[in-house]
Amino acid sequence: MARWLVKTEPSECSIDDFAAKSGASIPWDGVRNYQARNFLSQMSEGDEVFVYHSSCKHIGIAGVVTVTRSAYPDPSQFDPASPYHDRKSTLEKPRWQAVDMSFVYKLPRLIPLDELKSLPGLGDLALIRKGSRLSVMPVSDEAWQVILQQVG
DNA sequence: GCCAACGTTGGC
DNA sequence: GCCAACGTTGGC
Repeated sequence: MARWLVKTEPSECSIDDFAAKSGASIPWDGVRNYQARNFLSQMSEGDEVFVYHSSCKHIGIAGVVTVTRSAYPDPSQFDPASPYHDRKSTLEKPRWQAVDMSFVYKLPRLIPLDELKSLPGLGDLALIRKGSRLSVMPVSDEAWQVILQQVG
């Protein structure tokens, strides 16, 4: 079982949106960065994922979701009406992948970015590297534990 | 809203 | 294959 972190603007899809659909799966689509896509493709059913809220008032890790369906071609790439449409994608050769995820739990408190930056043992986490824009990234077992310890 | 850092595109 | 220009991300 692997562990990951995904960024999301809470106005798009927050941990509360997952909680509101607890028990149901939500597609994680619209990823349009090759490195992020490659990580999406490596996800397996049952993997655990931190949900990080970005570009908002309270920036930080808000909760945990789990992968309920591993990578499949992201339908939005074929939809001309979607902002994620990619005219270079074909059914035979899709460029982009999506996974499905469902709610596991919300953290008792949000762990702010400042606090994450102050933690030892997260050195290799792309999230806290200056200038990193990667929106899907692996989290080592050690980093996962260090982060969770912050909230007991 | 600003802007630094980044990834992608396209002309050459 | 280089690299300038452009569009986007995301913290502040």
